[in-house]
Amino acid sequence: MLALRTQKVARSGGVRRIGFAEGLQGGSLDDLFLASVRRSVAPREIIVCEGDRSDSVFEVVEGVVKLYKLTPDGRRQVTGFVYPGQLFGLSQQGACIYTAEAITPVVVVLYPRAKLDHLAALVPGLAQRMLALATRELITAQEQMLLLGRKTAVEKIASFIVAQAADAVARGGDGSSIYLPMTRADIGDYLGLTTETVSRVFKPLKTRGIVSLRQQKYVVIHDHTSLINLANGNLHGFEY
Amino acid sequence: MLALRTQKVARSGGVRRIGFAEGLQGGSLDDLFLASVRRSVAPREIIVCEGDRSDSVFEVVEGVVKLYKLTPDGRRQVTGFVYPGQLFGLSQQGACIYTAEAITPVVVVLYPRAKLDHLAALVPGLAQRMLALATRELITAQEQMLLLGRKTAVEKIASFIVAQAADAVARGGDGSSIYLPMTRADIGDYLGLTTETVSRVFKPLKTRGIVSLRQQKYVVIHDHTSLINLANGNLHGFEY
DNA sequence: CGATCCTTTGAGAGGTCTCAATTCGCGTGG
DNA sequence: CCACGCGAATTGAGACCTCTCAAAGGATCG
Repeated sequence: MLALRTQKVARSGGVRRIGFAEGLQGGSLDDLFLASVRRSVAPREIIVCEGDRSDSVFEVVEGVVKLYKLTPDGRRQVTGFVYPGQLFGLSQQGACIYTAEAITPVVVVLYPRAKLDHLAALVPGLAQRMLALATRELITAQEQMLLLGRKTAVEKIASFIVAQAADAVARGGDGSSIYLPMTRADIGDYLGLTTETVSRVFKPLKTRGIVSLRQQKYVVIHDHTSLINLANGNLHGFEY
Repeated sequence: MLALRTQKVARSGGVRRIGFAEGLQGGSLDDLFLASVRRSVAPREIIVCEGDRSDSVFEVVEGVVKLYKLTPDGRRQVTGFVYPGQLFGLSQQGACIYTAEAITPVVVVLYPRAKLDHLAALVPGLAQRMLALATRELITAQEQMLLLGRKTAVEKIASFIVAQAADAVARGGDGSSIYLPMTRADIGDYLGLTTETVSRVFKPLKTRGIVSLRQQKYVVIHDHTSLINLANGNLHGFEY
């Protein structure tokens, strides 16, 4: 494993301007930022490993991270992709419950959990903000359970594209195309499919002009309505 | 829908002795308990419906509740079973994201969300407690994603039994048998399987003496080790 | 410009589903 | 107390979707 470049995060006075605690006030928040560590991670590098003891909550500042769990025999389930501004590692109690791996070059900030827990009791709004983040994650997870348990391959892929487009819009994009830095295998492991099935489903989507691919990593969305129909099981004659 | 019996929850002085806020202190908590409503629900009755506007967080006091989501064409994914002492409805923002339905006769307590949010800022530890609950739910959800996306039918059923037994122990049971008030269809919809497959997988488990069924609703566990092996994909020769 | 990894495409196997019928369990009413 | 009726559970046979295994075709990077 590569050596990591780490550095202390610069302290700013008064109202926080960075990170998930942005806008919160409280002198003791300074402690949190003083104790936080910035870390650069190369693609494919593992940030934390399932089962590791970890005393940190991570915030992605740059790049994309994938979270996954493994079965004892190596099957993999990607539980989420994390983009800048989002946290991961909240749902830990002692040991980390998933592996976090950088997909692109990534910058993360580590917040010591003990300090965070301590501050949650002191800083008004901090615990609520963390609760809100956990809640949003929970909603996503429940939607994903429906997808994994009850949707077909086509529905899964269409749902994935629609959701990624919506996320992109939420992050300030225009929703007409999405950037997918992850591999087909990652997408498959996120949707409960194999790499091959992901490819096989993409083909008719391209053939029918619903989407097109650019540079392997960009999906251009031509027919958003059809995607939503497919995502909802309205396949009326769609075959692949 | 049946008329509901509702009643105000009795106020107790000083330290809270009931509910998820047990042990917390704070005069304003009284407001929460004064505003909470106790409600009895018959089996099969729907407590809240996916998409409904709901301004409450629910605590199950008695009985078992199932939470599920539906696809537009009626496929169902059960996202969880809720037992006494657990909350649901935390992950809502405006509209409810799943349907909650009573499996057994159920008693729930409704807490007004607005009041809860307000108190979270005032009562030390309340937001953290809610965060802890959400976090535990999140861990469960991630484990379930691995199950739904990557496990076989046998692994799913074995995992389910093991997890239910562990939950039963956590609630004070002995773990040698579990009570399953839900139907095979509910179990199937929880595991991403059909009713028939659930039955078909149970048979060899009984044949091999790993479990036995009593009164349709109780699973007696004879060989916990084998179940754990099966849950982890160690099927060495297990066929059905 | 070679090497490697990723993606695509193909053919066949297999696990789970669908559809259908039977059996079982339990509450109801005679 | 027993027969009935209805929903749930089980069992069976065949279909289908996705996976597995395999090979060829691209893309990227040194």
